[in-house]
Amino acid sequence: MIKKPSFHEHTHAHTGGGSAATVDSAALLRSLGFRVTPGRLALLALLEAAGTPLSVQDVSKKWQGTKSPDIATLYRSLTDLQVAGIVQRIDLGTGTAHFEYTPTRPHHHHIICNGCGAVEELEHCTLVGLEDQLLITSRQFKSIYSHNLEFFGQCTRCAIKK
Amino acid sequence: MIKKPSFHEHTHAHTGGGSAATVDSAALLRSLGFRVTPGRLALLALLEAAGTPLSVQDVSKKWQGTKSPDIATLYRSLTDLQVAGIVQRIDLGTGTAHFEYTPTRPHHHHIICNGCGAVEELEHCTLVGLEDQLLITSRQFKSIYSHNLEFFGQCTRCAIKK
DNA sequence: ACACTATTGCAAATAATTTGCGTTAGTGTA
DNA sequence: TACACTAACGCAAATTATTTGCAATAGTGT
Repeated sequence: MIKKPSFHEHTHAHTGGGSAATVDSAALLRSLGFRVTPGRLALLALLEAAGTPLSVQDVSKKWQGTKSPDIATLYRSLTDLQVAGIVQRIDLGTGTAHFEYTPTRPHHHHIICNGCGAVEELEHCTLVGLEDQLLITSRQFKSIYSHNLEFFGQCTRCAIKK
Repeated sequence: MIKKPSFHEHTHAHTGGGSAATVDSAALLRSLGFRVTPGRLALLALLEAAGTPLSVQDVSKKWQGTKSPDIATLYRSLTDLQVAGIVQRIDLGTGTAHFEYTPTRPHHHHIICNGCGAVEELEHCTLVGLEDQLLITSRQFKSIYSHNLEFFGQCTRCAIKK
């Protein structure tokens, strides 16, 4: 069960438009009703800097400066942030959840290497139109909120090795 | 680590073409180098009859007639069958692996209801062209083997409840 | 400075998945 | 059909991922 913060203001702090360079994490957290803690700030900074989806383990290992927050805290934070919409949960086929920071990057997908697990980020997603189309055909569904799409293949490096 | 069977013949027993109505599971297993056991046959039959992706738990519960195989056996079988290509592993966003029988159905995707978890199967996938396109742009990848695509939304029933 | 409660750490509980190992049972061959 | 070989299975135990309870700590608004 996820404890919901009281939403004072529910306005995302997105810079709007395509030039979302940097985001004031403190303001972002506040605008979502979260308290601004060192842990949350560092978590967002780490996720943003990583640029690639991270598992809880990854986050804990990459944590710098201070001691990493407890794993339970990381799970709680990431889940809350995901519900709030500034972090996306992604399945890379590894069986463990990975999280990606979304405010500064447009919606996109990935290719994962079956050999070494390398992840490459793909350009803009072109599935929005498809969603509308699907809803016309669907018997049971009247709305689509999101989708997950990941490709699996072999990266150049692994292709050479084999 | 997955124990690989010795592949006597590595020819899939697919009926070829689009009219893959029923498949002789025994022959299919044999052609993939697996032994034909009652457990495997029942597993394939169950998966095919279900028509929807099942978790290991689901399989165990739906098992009929004889006592369900041990969970460890189910995991081993499903993983082997997945590697062999006649079962696909799917992520429905639940955090647990689901498996779907593929020989008799064309490649497709699903919509999952965020409310009740209902799964609807979508018509034919239209992403094949996109894969080729992606490979042109990709820096690190030269081949794509597969992809996962699932949509999440709200089904009519849940839309009414709320 | 103070009260209120979200957030965190720590330990313990669940759940999912994997692994080791001895036994059982398909398969090919004599 | 009997026999040897080894995949497949059951069972118990080990891992790994994720969640939950609870008391202590620390942001926030007043």
